[in-house]
Amino acid sequence: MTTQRIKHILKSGNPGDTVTIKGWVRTKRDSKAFSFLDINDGSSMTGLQVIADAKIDGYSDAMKRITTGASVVVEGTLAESPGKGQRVELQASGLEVVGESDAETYPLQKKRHSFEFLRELGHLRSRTNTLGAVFRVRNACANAIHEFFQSRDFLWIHTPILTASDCEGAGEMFTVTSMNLDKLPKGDDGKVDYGRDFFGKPTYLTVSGQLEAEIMAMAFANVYTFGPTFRAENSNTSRHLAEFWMMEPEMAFCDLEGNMDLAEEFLKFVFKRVLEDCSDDMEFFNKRIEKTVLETADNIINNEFERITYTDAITLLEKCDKKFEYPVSWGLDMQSEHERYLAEEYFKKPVIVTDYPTEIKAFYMRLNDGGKTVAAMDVLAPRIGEIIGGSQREERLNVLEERIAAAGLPKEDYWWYLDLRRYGTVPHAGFGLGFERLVQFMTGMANIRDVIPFPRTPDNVEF
RNA sequence: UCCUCAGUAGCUCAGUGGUAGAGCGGUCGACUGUUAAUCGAUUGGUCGUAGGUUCGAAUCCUACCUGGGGAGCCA
Repeated sequence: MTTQRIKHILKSGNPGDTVTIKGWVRTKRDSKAFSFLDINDGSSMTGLQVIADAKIDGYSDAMKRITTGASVVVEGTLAESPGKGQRVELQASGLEVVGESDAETYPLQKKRHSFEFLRELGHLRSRTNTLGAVFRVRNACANAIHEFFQSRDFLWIHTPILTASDCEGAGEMFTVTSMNLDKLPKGDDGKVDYGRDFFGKPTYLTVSGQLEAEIMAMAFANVYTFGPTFRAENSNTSRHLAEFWMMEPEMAFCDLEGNMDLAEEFLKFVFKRVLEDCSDDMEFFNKRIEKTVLETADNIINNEFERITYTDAITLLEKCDKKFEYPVSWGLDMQSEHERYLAEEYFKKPVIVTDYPTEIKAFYMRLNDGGKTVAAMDVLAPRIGEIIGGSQREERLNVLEERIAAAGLPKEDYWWYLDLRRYGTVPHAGFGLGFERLVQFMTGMANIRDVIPFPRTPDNVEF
């Protein structure tokens, strides 16, 4: 007899089947002649109801030791359940308490806890309904990402976590060093001598794998990165983490149009796959967390994304009746209120805004004819705003050199990036997506700290 | 980092100058094919920390700490 996961029992177990389950007790309800146990093994939202008859061996001893949170192994026979709420239940023939859980100190109750409280219980909160559902969806989401790209012959490439280049100037970086901070080697000028550090130069945790992804795309055509990323910004919001996961596809022989097509296909695929893989969890989110979750998913899957240029979007915003807190004017970056208006109220579906003013975008984005705009794209989604940001990259050597100079960046740091334009350059494009924000978007979870198992934020590295 | 709100029992909260409360949880008991079970009893507090005002502070003032929401930065 092998152990079975509860989700399979719930789906396809038949009365009469002999099964063994291993999991944790969510609740226990005693009756005179028997007890009801709700056992969850993390494989599904719903647990399996166990009926432990008082006549089974060691019943009274086991019942004394079984409390909420205890770990148990139960063997028995499945039976049709006369009660409401489940198709089958497990009539136990054997009950083993593996680990007790002191009811007086175990902090999780059957009742709903606040997410703030659960964050203090990073080691226990995954045993709750909501966080359990979150991490199953997160897993399904990661799996769908790989499935999407692998089926299209994209190579998953592993870009470095340690880097010496502040590649995009994309925010504050964490310094990595093996030097003794109490005895830093100093040069004649009194400054820290990084020449004596591990790598011989200042080194940081990566803020993006994009530039390295471009290198790999110039060999494999289609690649994607999916890994951890770090930002040392002192950001205290429900949308920021110091350590988060980012996914970035990069495609050679691809322009902005192809980039937009891929982004749209990608989101549709991932939403669809997660709805299939985690239907119970998604229904739970829709019912208990955010009542528009399924509607949003449906909206993503079944609508063609609207495509509009930045210039047209600004004209539209200027003409509309809506009063905005921040000004709308060509040349200014759009605020999240503007983005949300476009996606939520005006178009009522995802919107891809393209061709932003050159001044407000990064140096590597391809300069459009006339030079006023670059081939950038942001995918704006209802309820969350920007979910994807990307661009066609500048593949022309002379133009890129000018852009680097205009940005005030040291050309010599980008020698290899420029080499890609010297040797077999091709039009290419890609985008980036914050993985936790995608999970947030899907589940309706309000705070990003609740969609990653162990969130790292300013002043918080517990667990 | 800035603005703003909050911190009282294990949890969620009420109490706004005069004897520290409720619901839930825990414990004990009753009842029950239960499923947020129900009913009764009971347990449980350095009112975030440190100062100050006052005859008297959970309550008013100051500073700090922690958390939430918003903004900026961004993914």
